[in-house]
Amino acid sequence: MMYALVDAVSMYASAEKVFDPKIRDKPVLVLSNNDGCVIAACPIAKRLGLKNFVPYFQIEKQAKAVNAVIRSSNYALYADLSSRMMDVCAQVCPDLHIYSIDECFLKFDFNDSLENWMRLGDALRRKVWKEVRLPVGVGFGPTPTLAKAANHASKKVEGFNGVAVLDSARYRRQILTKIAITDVWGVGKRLGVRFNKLGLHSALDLANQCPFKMGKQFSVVVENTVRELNGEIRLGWDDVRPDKKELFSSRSFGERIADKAQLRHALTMHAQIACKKLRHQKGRANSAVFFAASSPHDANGYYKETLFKHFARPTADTRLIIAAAHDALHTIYKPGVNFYKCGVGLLDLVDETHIQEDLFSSSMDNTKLMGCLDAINTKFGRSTLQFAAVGTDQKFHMKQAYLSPRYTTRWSDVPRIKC
DNA sequence: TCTGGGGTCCTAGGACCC
DNA sequence: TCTGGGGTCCTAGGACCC
Repeated sequence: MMYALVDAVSMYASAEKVFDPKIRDKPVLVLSNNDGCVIAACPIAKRLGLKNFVPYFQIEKQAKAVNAVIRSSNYALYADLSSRMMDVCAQVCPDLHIYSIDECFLKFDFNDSLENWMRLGDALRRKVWKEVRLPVGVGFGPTPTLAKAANHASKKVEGFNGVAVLDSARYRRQILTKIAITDVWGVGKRLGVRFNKLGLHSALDLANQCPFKMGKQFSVVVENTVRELNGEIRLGWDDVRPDKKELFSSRSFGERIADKAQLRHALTMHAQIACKKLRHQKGRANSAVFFAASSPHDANGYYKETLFKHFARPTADTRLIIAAAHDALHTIYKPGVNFYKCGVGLLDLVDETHIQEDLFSSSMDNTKLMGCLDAINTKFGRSTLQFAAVGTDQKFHMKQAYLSPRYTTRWSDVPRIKC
């Protein structure tokens, strides 16, 4: 049994380079929605000291000083390249779990030598580069957490060139010493500080702890991490990417909103998006939360209001969620507040096949209608059919000052070759 | 001049009930 | 005079990930 984790190197920044070879040897930064924070920095940019996850305006000068190329998020492009990358991985190993837009786990039901795993990883890297032009790293390990660690090592530990294998216990210990504890999957900044205080600094230090004690002192999550680092599988194949227990759609506005109707439009939009995600995982929600807030950075005080709503029966009907959102609006809207962000969360989700239907269900929750809505939007584009309540005069468009073309998903943006 | 992402899960602690 | 359990639900906030 062997797991592999394949992930794209600085996915968004690399994606920007695919159809724009002129910028391949330049530092590239990709900004979050509304051009707020840096969310991807290519390796060249990182070497120049440009950091991820900082507000762009704070490093704008620094970026300009090194002639960095700046791009707004182009999710249409990233999503399309991602699916091509996943297709290539699936050709190599059909037992695949997509973990995020730039990562997937592969599971192999056999054992092989270290050399053969290395060869396979190398072949996979070449294949993805050849067919999609995305650079990927590949890590192999007997548990998902070890595969993650191997993937990290493949890019960061001296002596590896994009592929690493953590199989035998002895070899595993050698590499885990070279991985910082905060680079272990599931260990962030805060836990890192607490571990450091206990004298734990490397991934190996963590692996050497008693799992039971760590579980008591920290959490089950930490306990599972320790066990996985020792080769004990705690994240079952179905748990690597289980169905979500909650689903959110939220976004900050390009410009502040004070108008009640605009807030209603935005909440309606998020209700639509969240419901679509919910139906995609074949789930139903028992409750929902609606919220709107001003910015914590605004001078005149932080305002946030949330409203929870329980449904009589679990639902995935956009109409019911929108109606609930409109009810909630009266509670969360406050005149005079400059709203910065709002959103909808669907909570307490259950699988649609595990629902006890009641006598009135057919009239209450029209699954067929929603299925039809999704089918049309999948076939003809995602905004083909919308609820009228999203409005026709939306004023909350995202800021996207540095957007690249949607090379692969829009006819007018298809790259042209000049002869 | 102004600008600060989006999503998910876990846990501690409060409120309430018997 | 002092003492006082156990369970459930809800929520805010912590923590992590990409």
